[in-house]
Amino acid sequence: MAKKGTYTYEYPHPAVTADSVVFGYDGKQLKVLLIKRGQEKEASTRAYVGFWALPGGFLDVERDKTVAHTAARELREETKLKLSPKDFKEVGTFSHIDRDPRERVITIAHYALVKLSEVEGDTDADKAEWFAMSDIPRLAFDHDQILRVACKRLRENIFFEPVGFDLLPEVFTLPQLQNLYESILECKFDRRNFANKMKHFGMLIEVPDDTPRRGSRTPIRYKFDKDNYERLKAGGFRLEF
Amino acid sequence: MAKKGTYTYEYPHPAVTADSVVFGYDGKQLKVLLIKRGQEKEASTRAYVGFWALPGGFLDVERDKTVAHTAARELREETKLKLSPKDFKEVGTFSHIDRDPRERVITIAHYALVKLSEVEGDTDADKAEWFAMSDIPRLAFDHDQILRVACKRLRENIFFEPVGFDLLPEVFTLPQLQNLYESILECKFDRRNFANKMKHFGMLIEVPDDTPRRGSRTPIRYKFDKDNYERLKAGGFRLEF
DNA sequence: ACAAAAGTGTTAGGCCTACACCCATGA
DNA sequence: TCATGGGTGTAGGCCTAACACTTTTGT
Repeated sequence: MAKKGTYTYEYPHPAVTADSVVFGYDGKQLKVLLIKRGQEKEASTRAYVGFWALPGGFLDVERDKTVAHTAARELREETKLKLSPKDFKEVGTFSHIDRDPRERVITIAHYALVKLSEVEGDTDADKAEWFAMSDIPRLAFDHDQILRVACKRLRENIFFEPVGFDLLPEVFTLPQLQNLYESILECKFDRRNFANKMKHFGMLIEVPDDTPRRGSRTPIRYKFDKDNYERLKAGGFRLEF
Repeated sequence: MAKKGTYTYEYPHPAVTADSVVFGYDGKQLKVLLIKRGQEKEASTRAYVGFWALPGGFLDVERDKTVAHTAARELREETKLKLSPKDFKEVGTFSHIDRDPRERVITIAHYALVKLSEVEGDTDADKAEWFAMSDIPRLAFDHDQILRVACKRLRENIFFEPVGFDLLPEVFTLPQLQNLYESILECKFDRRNFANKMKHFGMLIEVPDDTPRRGSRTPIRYKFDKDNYERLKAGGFRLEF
């Protein structure tokens, strides 16, 4: 953030923040990354001390190229997770005049998807923690509302974007993918139909099996066919479930 | 807007605006309301003088309850159109650091739908003018980009919301409705299939014919079944085309 | 009577849904 | 060998898309 000092304007200006809903998936449940408020050194940022909150922070007027850059930068500073601005999808603006007790603050909410398996341990645990969607604590500000809208947006986008491939490891099995879809959409699918549809989209590449055995038949492992996905997207496709 | 004066902060704050893409439909084409820049009394708002631009303006930090209120207020001030904040759907945030040459300004873009037939003459013609989508002049700032995204959003929302009923007069004919859908989606539909689908949704009420004759067979006139629409929406429906 | 616009119904094909059995593995 | 979890194919129904002719009215 720019140096502390005195900045004057002819008209009042609001503060602008970018808050992020970071989704992860542990193979069972959809999870969200939250941070514990209260450690801030700056008196001016003290509010809802001790509450859990979405990661996020103030737009650096002089340096952040877009609010997505703010989101990426703040997430990195608060949780050590390194995401690029283009990993953030906009959820919407939350601008109610009373939403922050300190001053007028409007926030641009975003969501991002991370492969939980690849970032375990990347976050420092006394500030940031993953919470199951079914077990979210009371949140600061209007963050519960933001979270609800972000989930809704995620559910909508699942039809247009290969959400699953951002949340699962590089290589995954069909049951894992199905389970993820069921978690996000809160419903059940028929195994065969799900497999058929997924295969017909042509976005799956079978990966020759090698090592891992588990307590049953070995599932076939797949990875995401990115090239083909780009081609399909250009043609304006639509995933239906 | 709050009184001009001196407002100071410890950190730089961006200015925040709400810009609106107001769509109308004249029975033939989709149109957008633009305003001519340059009439502003305030030196501080002078930029892109003489350009056409989307209506919009600065968030009143002390009075606008949300940015949708800003959008509604500015639209009223600039074009005399009276819309309610809930008529504005959010399109997205445009926050690039260079998008305004004067200072850092981020804008929350919205779109709104109006019945052209009901607002003709409501706007004062030397500031505001309706442009066909196929004939948009060069726009100020990044407003051309905003307009493109707003159109995209409108096209997406047409599947979830009865967009047509906000753009057409109270009472309309099926050919009018079809024409509107074709304008927005830039495609053609089969007349029979379109009529069947529309009727099966159960959102149309036939209106007994009375006066209007035109150069051919008299089309059946309909109005929008709002009650039934609310019921369908609660059940999470989906319009497919 | 002719041109222009609007109304209407049917059929074939594809897609979605529902459903049951076999296979591989680990205990 | 048994329990668990994963893989696979088919048949019926529904929805979609394609299609042509008749009606009304104004000129």
